[in-house]
Amino acid sequence: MDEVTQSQYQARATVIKAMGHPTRLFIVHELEHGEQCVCDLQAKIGVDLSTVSRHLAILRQAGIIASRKAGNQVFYNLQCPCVLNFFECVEKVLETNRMKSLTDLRIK
Amino acid sequence: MDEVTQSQYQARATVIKAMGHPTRLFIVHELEHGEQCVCDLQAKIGVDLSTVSRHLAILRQAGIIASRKAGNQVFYNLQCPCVLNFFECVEKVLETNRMKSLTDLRIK
DNA sequence: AATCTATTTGGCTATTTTGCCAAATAACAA
DNA sequence: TTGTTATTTGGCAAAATAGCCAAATAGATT
Repeated sequence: MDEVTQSQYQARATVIKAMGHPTRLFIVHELEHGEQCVCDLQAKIGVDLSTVSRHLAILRQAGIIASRKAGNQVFYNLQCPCVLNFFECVEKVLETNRMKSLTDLRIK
Repeated sequence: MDEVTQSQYQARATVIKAMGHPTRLFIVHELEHGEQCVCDLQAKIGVDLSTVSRHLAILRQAGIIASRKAGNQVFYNLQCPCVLNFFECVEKVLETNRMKSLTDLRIK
């Protein structure tokens, strides 16, 4: 893989990797219907507030979400809603996995 | 986040995380037009063969690719081609990032 | 100014991931 | 059987990630 291709795939992987964590994926899903502040997200997720803030920073740096300051709180929203399309395919993969483990049992 | 939701997002994240690595993303893209054996992929990627094998195992365990043995070689192909749809959105995110860094410069 | 709330950042530890080498395994060929 | 090719696995060290607490910052309120 030449250097250009490598850095191209590195950039692409950074975007995908940002979504490759349960909490961050949950956040993306939560933002489907509009912006939410950090404290609301924290209440729904249930980990330390600083941890939520770090996850949000990763998503923001990847370009998946954007932030807006309002008073002393910060609201996050989806920068590119197309990432919601990932869910459909992921469910398809998981469904295929379930089917396969069933038939694999039958074969044995 | 309750236990059920947690494990649901854990499963989804595993699928996405499998694609969140430059080499593995490259592999997925390579398989767009049909199956390839490990040695061919290794030649294109240029890292150790054992490393390629490990990446393939991660993609297979996630249900993204499937393997077929033919003689002494193993061919891999996309189990769920819908994962190719990710690329379009990822490019959109990267393009938005490029636009944003330009306008951010202008503002400063 | 002093205080309170919301969020981010520094610093630390535990865990996971990555990639290499060497060894094991599997299938084919001599 | 012996050797050769293709692939996987064990084991290790370096690097990256995740999550917590405490401290810092920013904006509102008293």
